[in-house]
Amino acid sequence: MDTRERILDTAARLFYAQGYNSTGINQVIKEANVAKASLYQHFPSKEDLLIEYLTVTGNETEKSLRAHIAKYKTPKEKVLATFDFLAKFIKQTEFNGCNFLNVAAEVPHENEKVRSLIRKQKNGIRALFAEMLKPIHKESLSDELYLLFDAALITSRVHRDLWPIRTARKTVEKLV
Amino acid sequence: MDTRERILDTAARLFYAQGYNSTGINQVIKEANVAKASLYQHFPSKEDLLIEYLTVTGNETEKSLRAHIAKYKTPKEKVLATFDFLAKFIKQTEFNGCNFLNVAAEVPHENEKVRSLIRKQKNGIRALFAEMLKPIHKESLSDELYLLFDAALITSRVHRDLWPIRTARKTVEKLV
Amino acid sequence: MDTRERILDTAARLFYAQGYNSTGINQVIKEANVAKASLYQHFPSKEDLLIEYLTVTGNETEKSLRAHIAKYKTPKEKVLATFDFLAKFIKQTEFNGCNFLNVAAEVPHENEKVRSLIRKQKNGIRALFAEMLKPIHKESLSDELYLLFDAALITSRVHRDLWPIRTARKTVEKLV
Amino acid sequence: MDTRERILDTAARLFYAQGYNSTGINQVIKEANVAKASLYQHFPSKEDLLIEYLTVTGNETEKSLRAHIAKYKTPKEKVLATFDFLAKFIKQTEFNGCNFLNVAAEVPHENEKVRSLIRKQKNGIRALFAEMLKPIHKESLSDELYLLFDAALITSRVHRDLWPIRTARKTVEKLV
DNA sequence: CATGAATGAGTATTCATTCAT
DNA sequence: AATGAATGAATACTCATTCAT
Repeated sequence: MDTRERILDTAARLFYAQGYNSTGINQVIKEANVAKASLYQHFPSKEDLLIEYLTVTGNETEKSLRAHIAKYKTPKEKVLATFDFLAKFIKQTEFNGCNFLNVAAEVPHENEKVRSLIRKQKNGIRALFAEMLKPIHKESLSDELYLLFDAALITSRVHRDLWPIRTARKTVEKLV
Repeated sequence: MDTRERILDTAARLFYAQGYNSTGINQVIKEANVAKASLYQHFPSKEDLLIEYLTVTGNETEKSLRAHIAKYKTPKEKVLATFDFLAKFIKQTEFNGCNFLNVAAEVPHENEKVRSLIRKQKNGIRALFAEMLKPIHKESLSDELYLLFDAALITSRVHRDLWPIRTARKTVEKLV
Repeated sequence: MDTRERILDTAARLFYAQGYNSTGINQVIKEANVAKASLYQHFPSKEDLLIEYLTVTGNETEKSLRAHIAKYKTPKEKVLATFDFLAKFIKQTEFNGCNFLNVAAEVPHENEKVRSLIRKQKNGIRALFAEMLKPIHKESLSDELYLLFDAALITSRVHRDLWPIRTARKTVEKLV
Repeated sequence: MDTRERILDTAARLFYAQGYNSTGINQVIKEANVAKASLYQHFPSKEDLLIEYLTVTGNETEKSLRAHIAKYKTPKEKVLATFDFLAKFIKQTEFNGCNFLNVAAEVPHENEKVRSLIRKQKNGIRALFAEMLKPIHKESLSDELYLLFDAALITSRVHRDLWPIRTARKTVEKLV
């Protein structure tokens, strides 16, 4: 694995596990086994590293979510599969909530660069729901599902339990 | 206003506006106009200040929410009033999401003291919904409403807009 | 026990156990169960408390040492009894070296007030040895014994063992 | 002189002159003319700086002591030369006792890392005496001489005078 | 392209002491 | 005589970033 990739992977892991502010540059370079100046060569600032982390994981998440729902046929099945995808994600022992929402709580709200990136990713989820619901002409439900999606993510972290995902799924079944 | 109150008010304002980690003790004492050692006389550590902030604002929020819904009669009206309360809260120019969920994203997951406080507050909301729904024997809906409640809070912050609260309200109307 | 005495006893215990610099005024007042201003009423500064501690324990030590050697008749017996007294003192589980020599290592050498107090106490020991040796006209040995006395104290602390006191006693037997 | 050396030299000088606890990191960096973070790059904590100081000065002291006694032939001459070495050391205007014994009085007794380092250095002196005395089969005297060695160091500091070293030397002459 | 020593501004916390009540 | 809140200066330590090699 090359230097840049090693830095990014390490940063991604640590940012998610410990939070962005709590992860120091020194820990990243130590665990990635690179020199300090190498990191700054590839990422001019810690924020650039954050932005790249958000972009990459955002794309990866959407990609695997799309791959997962592709296995299902009807819109309702696809929608429910989205929440099963979530359940699988939450069951990981290293589950620590949504990387985007976590970062949102850590960066100052003046930071439009990062905040718009977060919005962009969330809008992708909204669009994905709309896409799924289009065949049955229920696009108007997409934002309601998106709310339940984020709710499931955030509250399962707070309560350290799976019940919120089951609750969200129950509501979804009623709605669609 | 006495010293302790001035410290707590200032800390509450800054923790909410900038986040807990991004707010230094130095800024708190400067804006509260107290000496550093005075702060530590009242709050042995920054974490104690955080805990007091969460406890106080949690109690205040629940109190004013209860006062707000008391004006309504039927369970459905009460439930919808909860989301109107939220809308009013979100409309503040200084709105910055839910203080509890923000802190949850900032403190390490080892910090059981703080995390249990957050869970406790959220369980208060769940219990409040159950209480409202009891007369019409729909307590089973309480967690679904709670999810929409937190969803409205978190996503309206991310998108810096009121639409999530309207969306959540729409779902609630369907459910109850 | 009255306030002043309670303060002094607590300070004495803590200064000896933890060192002078490592013992804060706050710990003293807390463990002595007195108000901060009460301490400053009785002892205008921490240094005054130190001086009183040294004076009192110095007097007490000399008194009990004199009481111990009074039981013995011949000069040689008395001298050896001095080292047995030391052994008993060192055997205490709370043994932490010589309170005077410990303080000597902690206060800056500009502090003549404290340093002269330490010298004064040590000169008392030298004089006591001379007194013991006078009947057999061996006063000239007094400083040699005093050196072995302090050596036994300091090295038994460093090595956390009793062998230095036995070694010192062996030398003393040869000398007298 | 490079940074690390400048830090260590300054710390050594200040630790010896003022004591370990009374010397702040800020004073060290100011007098060494380095940035705070530079110090922490080289020495992860103040205690690491202390340990390095003790190790280096311990080695240097033993080396120059060995060099000094190498000039003498008979065991008795060598032993007496040890105390002359001490006299030379004590005559320095900046004499402030034994750096090891000073530190021993300052660090809490839980600090085994530092305390074992001190014991190790002192055991080196004991071994050196045994080594000198071996040719005349008087190794059994080594601990007695070691006690007088430490006694000379400590009491000459307390009394700010050379007489203790002469007294110790006198006893040594009788013993060997 | 990679290195790691150096930096200045920051962090939370503790100190002995004072002062109004 | 006793109280305890308030203080300013100090403590050890960490941060993201720069720069000469």
